[in-house]
Amino acid sequence: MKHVAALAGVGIKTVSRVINEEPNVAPDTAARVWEAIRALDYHLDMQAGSLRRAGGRTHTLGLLVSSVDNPFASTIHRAVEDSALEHGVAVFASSLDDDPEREDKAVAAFLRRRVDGLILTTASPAQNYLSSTAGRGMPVVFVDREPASTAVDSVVSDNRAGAATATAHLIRHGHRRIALLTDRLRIQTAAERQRGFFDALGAAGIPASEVQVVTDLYDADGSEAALAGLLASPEPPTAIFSAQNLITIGVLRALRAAGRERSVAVVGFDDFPLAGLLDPGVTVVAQDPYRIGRLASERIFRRLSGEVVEPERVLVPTRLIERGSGELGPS
Amino acid sequence: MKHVAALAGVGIKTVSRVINEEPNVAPDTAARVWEAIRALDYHLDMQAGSLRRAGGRTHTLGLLVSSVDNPFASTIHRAVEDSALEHGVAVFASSLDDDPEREDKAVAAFLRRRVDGLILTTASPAQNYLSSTAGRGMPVVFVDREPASTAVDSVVSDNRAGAATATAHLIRHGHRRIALLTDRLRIQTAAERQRGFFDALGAAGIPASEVQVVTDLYDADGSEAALAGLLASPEPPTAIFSAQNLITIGVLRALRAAGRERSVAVVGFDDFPLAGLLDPGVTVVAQDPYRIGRLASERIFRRLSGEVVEPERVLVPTRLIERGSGELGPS
DNA sequence: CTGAAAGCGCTAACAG
DNA sequence: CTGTTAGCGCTTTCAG
Repeated sequence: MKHVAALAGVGIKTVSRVINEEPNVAPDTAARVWEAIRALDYHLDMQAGSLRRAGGRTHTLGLLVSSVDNPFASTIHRAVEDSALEHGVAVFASSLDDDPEREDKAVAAFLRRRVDGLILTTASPAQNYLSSTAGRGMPVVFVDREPASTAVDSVVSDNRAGAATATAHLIRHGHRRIALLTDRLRIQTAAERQRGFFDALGAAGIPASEVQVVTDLYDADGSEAALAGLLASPEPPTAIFSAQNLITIGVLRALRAAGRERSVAVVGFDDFPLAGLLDPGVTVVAQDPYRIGRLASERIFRRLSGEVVEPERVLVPTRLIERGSGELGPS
Repeated sequence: MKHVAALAGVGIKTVSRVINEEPNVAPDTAARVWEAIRALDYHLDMQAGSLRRAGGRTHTLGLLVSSVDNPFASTIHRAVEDSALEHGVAVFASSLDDDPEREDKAVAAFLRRRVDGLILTTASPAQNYLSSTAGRGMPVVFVDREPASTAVDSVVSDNRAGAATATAHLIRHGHRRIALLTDRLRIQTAAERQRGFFDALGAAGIPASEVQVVTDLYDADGSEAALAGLLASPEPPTAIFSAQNLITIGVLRALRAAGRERSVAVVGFDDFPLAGLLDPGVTVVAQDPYRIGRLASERIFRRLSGEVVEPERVLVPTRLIERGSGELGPS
């Protein structure tokens, strides 16, 4: 910048004014400065700037998700990026693999880089870093999962209602012997979905003794093996509610292997690509990850703009998509 | 940091030494400093540090891909992140939507943030920013697509050989009336795949007049419509080589709609989730995006560590996965 | 409209 | 083993 000022024959502050498009610069002075900038191929150093800038803003956001290559997470990522771009903000992304230790480390790494805000899918039972961030006035919004603490912003799918919808749909098609296949219940979304499952059973007067629940599933292989076991039992379920993406895939594989894909009904939580191309098409309760990401970053930017708002829990509705597998009756 | 030094009763430089784990600090001094750090919930400001640090390293990397929510790109992203984590480096990601203007802007945004290196899927015919980055000594590695300029690092799939393998596979199963469905040929990967297609035809002595080529396809809808047209023609193809992900999906939809999924062979370029669950399973030439991301970031870090290496073009092999659709004979 | 001076939080270089 | 000084590139403040 010094060099640009020298070449343009102006003071360093004038260069600063020009490049930041501040007012009070004569048009021809500005032109001379732009020319020098181009001639020297100069690029502003925002890092140095944020050192002195009021509020120390770095125009940077941190996004923490289960994994950047998970479709649900990467759609959130895209939404956050789109929103950030409108504000001239760049996005750091980090994968947590549902590991609380990794979460702490990743948050610390972002704190050291002085991000302006944090959007995150927490994996921890407790968010110790909240004191550091809150103390610094850094806005934090939780997505997909809610933290233990209550006075924070969060944007999550309506897991409980969605699961109830899925289960009620199966009941409406005549099923009673329904199996729930789900993740580790310490994960908040899994617990909510289980609650929704039982909500719908209760509303229909189906006793818990008639259904089967398998928990602690987290990948397709485990889920496939679990369902294979159920199918081989004396009283196999006539319908499955699979409470997560990968679990649904395992379910489909197990049904296919047993030749039962047209005789056992399936509704999955969370949509996935090609669900409609399978035979039968897979009925799902779809989430809206783009909307979740959008709402989360809009909230961050609202806080950054100085607006004082009460912490809020935003529930994003889910949508049942009927494709065939959920409309099969009990055999 | 000043405050930490005061609280611990040491000089500011000692705090710097402790937090950066530099040698030559007495154990009990270090302990006192750590305690103060914890008490004040202090987090180092890396931005300020990089201002003075030798080489001005920010421990930050920029990743530019078509879109962060594209599965191929997000697998690369994950690989880069894993590699970066080992080096204590954070990753900025940005989506380009194959828009050259957006590419320029995104690179400029990363330059302003002084990233240590850039990994990118270029969409531009020319990379004007290369002079800025190279001049600054910033390492750049291209992935998936190669730039116009030659003296740069790149890591790409062996598109030509992969396409030839796919085509030869169809020929081996008795097909001659094969259709190529592909993207805009100005995209370098599409052009390479078309070359591979003709390589295999040439090797088998099949004249170009026997095959059909449809280009400028970029989404599933367009591809579905295009194939519907071909199937309705007097001499429909007996086999399809679909040169890209979304195009393959359109192909599958068109075949399904026409009830031809068991009579027309298909090989797709690029694997996708659930390809094995469809009926018939979809034979593909799979790429290895994780490996591409790994190799690219390892090259960045090798350059950052000061190693001087010749710019190199790394070709990552593809792999044919037979699942059924590619093994159907001509009817 | 323009510029000079101070200082953001840190690390390099050097002195003790 | 420890502390002092200077200065990274910028923005703020204030004086012309």
